[in-house]
Amino acid sequence: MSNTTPAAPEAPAAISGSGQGTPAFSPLYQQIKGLILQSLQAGEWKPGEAIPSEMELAARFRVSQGTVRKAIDELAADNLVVRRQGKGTFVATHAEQHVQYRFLRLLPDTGDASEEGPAQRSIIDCKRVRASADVARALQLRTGDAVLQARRVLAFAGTPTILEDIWLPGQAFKGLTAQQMASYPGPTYAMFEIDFGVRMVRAEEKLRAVLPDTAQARLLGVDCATPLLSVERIAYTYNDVPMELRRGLYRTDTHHYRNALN
Amino acid sequence: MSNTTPAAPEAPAAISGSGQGTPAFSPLYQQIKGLILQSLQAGEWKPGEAIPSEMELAARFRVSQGTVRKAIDELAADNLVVRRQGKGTFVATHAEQHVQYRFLRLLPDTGDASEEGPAQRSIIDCKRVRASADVARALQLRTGDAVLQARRVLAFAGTPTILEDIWLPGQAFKGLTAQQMASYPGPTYAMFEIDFGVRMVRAEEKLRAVLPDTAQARLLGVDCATPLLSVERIAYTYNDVPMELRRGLYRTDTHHYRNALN
DNA sequence: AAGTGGTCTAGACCACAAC
DNA sequence: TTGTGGTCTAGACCACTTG
Repeated sequence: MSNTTPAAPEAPAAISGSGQGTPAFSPLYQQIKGLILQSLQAGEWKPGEAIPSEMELAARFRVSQGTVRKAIDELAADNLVVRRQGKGTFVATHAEQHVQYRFLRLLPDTGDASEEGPAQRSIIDCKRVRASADVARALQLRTGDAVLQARRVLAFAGTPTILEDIWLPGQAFKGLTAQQMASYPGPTYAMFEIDFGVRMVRAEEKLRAVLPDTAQARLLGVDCATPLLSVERIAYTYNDVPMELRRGLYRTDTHHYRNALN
Repeated sequence: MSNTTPAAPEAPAAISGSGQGTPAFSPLYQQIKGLILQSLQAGEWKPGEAIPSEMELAARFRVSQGTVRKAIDELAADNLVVRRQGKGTFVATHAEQHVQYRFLRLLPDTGDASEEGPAQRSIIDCKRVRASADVARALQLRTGDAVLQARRVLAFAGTPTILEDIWLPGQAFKGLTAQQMASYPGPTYAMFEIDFGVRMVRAEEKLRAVLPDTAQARLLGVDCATPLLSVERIAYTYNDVPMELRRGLYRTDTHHYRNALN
């Protein structure tokens, strides 16, 4: 099938951009990727479920299996789907992922994370508030819009290590309770998927070294002169829509933030 | 060409691992990737140069162009090679890269890095020393082996922002001088490539929040109560051989460390 | 016009998982 | 045995760069 002979009901295939300037050529597999992405966003297949086989998708979009394959290759590289030979291709999920915390880069200095086990969570606070200017900007809301704010402490092996403030858009997370945050077994992001249909696909972090205020120091069991790693994270769903702002303070006396540069 | 009918002089192709246990099946394109990697390590093509075309490599290794293509795709994904349509495939280099500092994640809080221009480097110190236990461990040397140690300050827009201590294996960097570190235009990693034939292909960083000692504070123009971001980086050449240990202190009052999580 | 990487196809066969 | 993803091939054509 050539890029200039599209057709097919399900496949708006081909057709370059109609804008001015560059003709905006887009390869077929990119267009297919976009169509699959739309289905993912629309919830046609839920997290953890299998998407149709490559042959089925090829038939649906009237392209060759190889073209579908390349589209799925990119979705897999973006961690939106997971391929399993002999079984199928599955929508990625924060639950049932062998890495417990996909976005958490804090590791113990000695041994590995599996030794210290899962974090103990203590919810300090969870309430509805109006968005301040900076929270609104981060979540692309208006100042004063309803947001959910939570504060919690994560402890490893009994030692409080992370203090987090979390802001969520009130609209999408209506009804979220402190009870829910505290009692859900597994990653919080998995709860967001299951209870609210919000799947975080990527995140950006800004790191700084800071000193805690007295309240923060007390919650982490350190004094006000102990430097802490400040981690501001914005997590995004599909389409680069921000759905969570998280400000964390990490103790780095027994742990460190690991980053791989490629 | 099937995986069970190898042959060809240049292509030890196929042939699964001879070890016990799993037959260690390895796809052809992985083997081709390994062969190209060997040529890169051996310096058959220097950084910035073009490698042979896909057709040439296909002929050399007696495989189809598509198989070579998949091998090069992975090398490009690893940033070992850069593809340029219509021109060829080139060995990646730290020079002539549009991102000035490939491994530096520190950005100014306002505006972008291009506005504040290149860093001003001040070499504080550069001498041969014997490796301490922890430096030796990081560089996979023996305690007491000769290493080169340098200390420098990077300033942006006149403000000292980064203090770095750098350790390099004495063997590979014989003859490196403070003058050379100070006067080379462009990234230090580019100088390593050109003057010493050492190309860094990836790095790992451990981040912590710390307080500086008096000497460190003085060099950065801050007081001893100012928390700083400690960044310990180990940079690797081909084959996961560590070739540099770098301990940096970053001021995060005007800059932040940015990280993307996917 | 020639050469390079980029896309797309169709078909064969392999490895893996489940029935 | 069947169906899934994974590999490999051969050939056609497109897009970009250079002479």
